[in-house]
Amino acid sequence: MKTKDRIIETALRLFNEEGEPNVTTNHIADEMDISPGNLYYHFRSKDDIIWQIFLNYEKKINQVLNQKDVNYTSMEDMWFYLHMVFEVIAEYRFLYRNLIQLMNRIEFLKRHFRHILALKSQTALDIMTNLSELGSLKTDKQTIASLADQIALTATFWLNYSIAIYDDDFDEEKKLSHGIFHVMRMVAPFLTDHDRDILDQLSTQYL
Amino acid sequence: MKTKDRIIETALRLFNEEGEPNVTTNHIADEMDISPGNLYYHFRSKDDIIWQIFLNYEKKINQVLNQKDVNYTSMEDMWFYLHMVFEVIAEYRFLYRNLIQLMNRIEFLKRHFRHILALKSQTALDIMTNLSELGSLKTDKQTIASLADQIALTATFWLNYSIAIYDDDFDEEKKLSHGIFHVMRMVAPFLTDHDRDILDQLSTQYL
DNA sequence: GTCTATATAGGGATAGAC
DNA sequence: GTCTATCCCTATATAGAC
Repeated sequence: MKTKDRIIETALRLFNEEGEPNVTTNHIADEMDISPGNLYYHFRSKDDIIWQIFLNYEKKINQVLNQKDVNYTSMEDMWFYLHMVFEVIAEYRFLYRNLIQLMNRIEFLKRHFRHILALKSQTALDIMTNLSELGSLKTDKQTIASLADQIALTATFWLNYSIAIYDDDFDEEKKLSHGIFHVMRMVAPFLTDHDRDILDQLSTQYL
Repeated sequence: MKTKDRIIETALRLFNEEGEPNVTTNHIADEMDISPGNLYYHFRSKDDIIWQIFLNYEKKINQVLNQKDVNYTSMEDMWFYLHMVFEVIAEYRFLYRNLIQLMNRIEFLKRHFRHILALKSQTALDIMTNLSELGSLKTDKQTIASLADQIALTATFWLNYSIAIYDDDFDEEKKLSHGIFHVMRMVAPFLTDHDRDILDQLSTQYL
């Protein structure tokens, strides 16, 4: 494994564990047993490292959001889809933890992240609309739009909310499942009895 | 006005405008045309300033959340109540913008903030339950609990979400109204026709 | 209470040898 | 590619005069 990739990997891990503002370039180098000078041979700045990590994140999340071949018609599909989204978010959670600050500091990141958020919102809307047309979702267009917004907001800040309200040693996996469960409960009231039953089953299975 | 209070006031304004991590004690002193030494005569550290500001915030938000004398029975009451909550949040928005980092850095703040979040959640639940008993809200207990959770999350992160997705010059007042509107739309599907009409009227009035 | 001057520390980043 | 050494800068915080 190349040093450059190891830096990316180590930085991501430390950022997630300690929070990006608390991790210096020296920490990263220390953790890898290389010199700070070596680190700066591979990256021109700390923000450059963050930017490279972001590009990896962007690639992964776009893969998930652009799976146009899959039609989300069942509750299982929905659950699986949400799981994929939340998983990518969790893998790059340091971005979400200091979102506003990072966006202010790195102009490119701001633009790209906004684009991703818009895409998330749109994808949620597409899925909801699809479910509505299939008869699984019983409600008007305005409520569907509102739900899609709400889902995007929740996906974006669920981890922060979890950290804010729960004890710190709260299990990461459980936080994810809770987030998905939370989103599902937002949608549940508008489902047909049949689909809601399936959802309840899935819930007991995962919680 | 005493210097100590002026420091509190100036620091709050700068924190909100520039973000707490971007505001140094020197900036605050500069802005007030006093010396850094003077500032440190009044406060033992930067975190001490933040802590004092937080105490002011805590006082205000508790006043709003503990208004036990008022019964929220009408849509107008609800709207007004949300407006008060969102207004206090906006006034101390720097706390919300770097919530996780501040909680990690200042142990007391973590404990107190968690308490406030729990109180917010509980208050939302109380109001929803009240509306349900009065017949304004037509849904089951689980959905009500879910709604209350959702409202607490939205109130906490709405401003961050707005900043993340909209242009930076987006009007602060509008952001607030949008947040309230957003929360109301979450509740709307479960209201009686009569109350939903009132809500729609309020919406057109404020947006 | 307020100032000037300064201590202290740490982080980002570079130069130059190997 | 990697290291050592170091520079530069900025931030928090203190000492001591006024």
